[in-house]
Amino acid sequence: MTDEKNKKNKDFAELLRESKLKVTAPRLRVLNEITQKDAAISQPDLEKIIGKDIDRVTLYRILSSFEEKGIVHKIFDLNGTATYAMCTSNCTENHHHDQHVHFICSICNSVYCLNEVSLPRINLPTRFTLHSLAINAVGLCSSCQKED
Amino acid sequence: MTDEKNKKNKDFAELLRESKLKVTAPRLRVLNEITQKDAAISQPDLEKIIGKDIDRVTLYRILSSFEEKGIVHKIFDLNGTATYAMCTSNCTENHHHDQHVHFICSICNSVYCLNEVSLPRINLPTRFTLHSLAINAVGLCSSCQKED
DNA sequence: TTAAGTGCAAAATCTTTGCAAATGT
DNA sequence: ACATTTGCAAAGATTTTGCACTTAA
Repeated sequence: MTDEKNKKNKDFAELLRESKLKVTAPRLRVLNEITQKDAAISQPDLEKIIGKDIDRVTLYRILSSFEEKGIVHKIFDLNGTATYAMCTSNCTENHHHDQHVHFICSICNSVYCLNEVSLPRINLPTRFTLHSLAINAVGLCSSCQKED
Repeated sequence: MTDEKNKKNKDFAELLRESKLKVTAPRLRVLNEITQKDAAISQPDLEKIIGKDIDRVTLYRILSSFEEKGIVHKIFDLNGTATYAMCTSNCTENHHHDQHVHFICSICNSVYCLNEVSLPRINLPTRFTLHSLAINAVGLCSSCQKED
């Protein structure tokens, strides 16, 4: 995977411009926080970290515009809370293409995107037409294994 | 799959007794509604159907006790809304064993449990320990295919 | 009889909407 | 300049909590 392949490594201002979003401080801040950790981050956690630097409503709007533009994708953790992670570069507006397996730790609830794991083939009954697969592997992450 | 294998076909009063829950009218009503349709049903949809026969708070409590006792399991649809479907008989209190593929229609958002589809094998990086897989196949259900 | 379950009111959260002020291009 | 974006206030929706009344066993 080249640097270009993953939006994580792009220049954030450039990324916003490409998505036809204005380059604003709150947006840059959110991009910074999302890429800070290896795991996907939820809106509540972002809110905790960002504190009152950014209004809660603005955060909602930033996240949904990022999702719409294909900058981040949403993964639901085990509690059904949405978490956000950067998309890979083949996502565009309203069209997410970055199918990959997600790992969710059943203890700390962290969500990881596993781009290196290959997607399995699934045979559906003929009454269904398959468009995409959302696969969540649930188990223990490395830090939670140690503490068992 | 025998009739015994699926809680759908059990006597509801018996099912509640086995789970050490009292047999009450609201609980029987909820079980009836959940098994009415082929697809899983959300709390909001249940609420619409049941109307004011059952208090909203009671519905919340019934659903979470059912989930805890392994009577139903929760699947998140594409909007992150929890939907509920009957478990198979190998689920017990606090221990859900009915791993199976779910199908979610991207148009009508219906969630189906596909017990007949076999689970794939996934190879995770060694830093993760796999406990279970949650697989959502997304696409078109038979009714939504026709209308395309 | 009595522990469990229900319904109602109210609190606590979470999410959306409307609009005036601020900001990026 | 002008369309976007932000922040604040307020509305709306969802979920939880507390408690008195009811009901199943």
